[in-house]
Amino acid sequence: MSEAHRTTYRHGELRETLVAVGVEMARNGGTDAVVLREATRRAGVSPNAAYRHFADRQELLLAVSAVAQGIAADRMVAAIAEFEPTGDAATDARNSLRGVGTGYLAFARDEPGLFRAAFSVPDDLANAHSSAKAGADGRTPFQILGDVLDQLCEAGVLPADRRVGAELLAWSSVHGLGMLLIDGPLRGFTPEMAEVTAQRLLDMVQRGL
Amino acid sequence: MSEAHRTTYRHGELRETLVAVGVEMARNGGTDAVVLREATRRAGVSPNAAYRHFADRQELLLAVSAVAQGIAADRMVAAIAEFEPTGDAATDARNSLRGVGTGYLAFARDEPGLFRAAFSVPDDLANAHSSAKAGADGRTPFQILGDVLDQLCEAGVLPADRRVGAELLAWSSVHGLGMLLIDGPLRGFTPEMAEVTAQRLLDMVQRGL
DNA sequence: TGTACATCAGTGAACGCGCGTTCACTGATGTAC
DNA sequence: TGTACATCAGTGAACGCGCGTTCACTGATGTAC
Repeated sequence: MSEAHRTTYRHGELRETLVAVGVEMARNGGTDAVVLREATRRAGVSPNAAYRHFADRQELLLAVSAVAQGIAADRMVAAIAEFEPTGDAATDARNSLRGVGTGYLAFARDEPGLFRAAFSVPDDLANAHSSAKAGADGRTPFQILGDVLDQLCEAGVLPADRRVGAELLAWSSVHGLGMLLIDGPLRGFTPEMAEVTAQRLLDMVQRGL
Repeated sequence: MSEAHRTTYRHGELRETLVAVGVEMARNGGTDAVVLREATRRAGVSPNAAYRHFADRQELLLAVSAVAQGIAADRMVAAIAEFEPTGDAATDARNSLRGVGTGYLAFARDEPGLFRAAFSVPDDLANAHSSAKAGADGRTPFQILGDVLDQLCEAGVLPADRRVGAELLAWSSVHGLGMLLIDGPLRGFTPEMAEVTAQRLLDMVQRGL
């Protein structure tokens, strides 16, 4: 990853290295901690070399954000997978929705820096579908949530007329709790308090959707 | 507010001026835009004069955040007041809850910088009750929400066993939408889309609480 | 197969910038006698 | 009432810092003939 001693003139994977190093910087401190010069330093390259691969710092930031979103997606998929299939479509769909929320909040708790880099960067919804932001299975966090909501519809748990835009409602709720816990007034919450609140929030979302 | 030409040696209201000027800076750009040196410049004072009133930049930031929270509180109270009393306690309570959410989101939309300064600053729940963060009627945003939830309880709309911690659930939802709209992937939303989403979100919260 | 050459990923040095904070100080104010 | 004096809100100059970005360049690579 960091490659301070290089023997070849060409680096070979500078772009990938800068992004990887940027992700590590985002891990502690979020977007603000992604410093172009520091990234090139860690990559063992002169500061301006970065400009062969990114127009400016913002472009590096977007790449880092995309990776962070992919990690979030993986976390959500893993949380969904923790529920054993019950055979009942309605229960399974509800469990999956809970998994989505739990995974998202676990990501916020365990990787606050990456969480901020992933979801607090200027970027519009259209781009949220770009494959660059997907996890290992090729889906973005937004798509994972959408698939689960479809599942809820098919199982008859979510009325079809409430399906459209439901992503935004569920997303807002968990995103808000995540932000309040890592950057906001709920900073001082213990993990236990945070977990209780998270589960109650997911109850509310399930009832309210 | 900004007082570039002073005749007296003593400023007299430097602390107040620095906070006011800090609020203006936060208005465009949030916390990051609150720059100590720039604040003293606008106050017509040397850079180090600020250290007579604040231990460091962080302390100025907290004061600015408190003011921003007060403004948010006023906005929420105003939104509640827009509903005519119906005479039915349950309806009135529900309307008030809607007012709280609408006011909070209106504040996020109209004053994104202050919104971030108010609610994205390191600060714990205990301090959230301090009077410094209250609006004109002396209540903090958190207290206003709490009062409305009490009202819902008394009107029999909200079961008592769901009352505890309900603030956090409602708050998370609207806070999340606010953040997604101003700093996140929903940045590109038109005011109309944002408004529709906000009202649907508030429907969800009301059902789900 | 050998060679000339275009390409373009890197270098090295410098730019302008403004920040937060500390130091030793000055001079207006209000109070005690 | 007048004066000496303590207080402390300001000043002026400097500190170390590191950033993003641009300039003119060098030299390894891969390809066309």
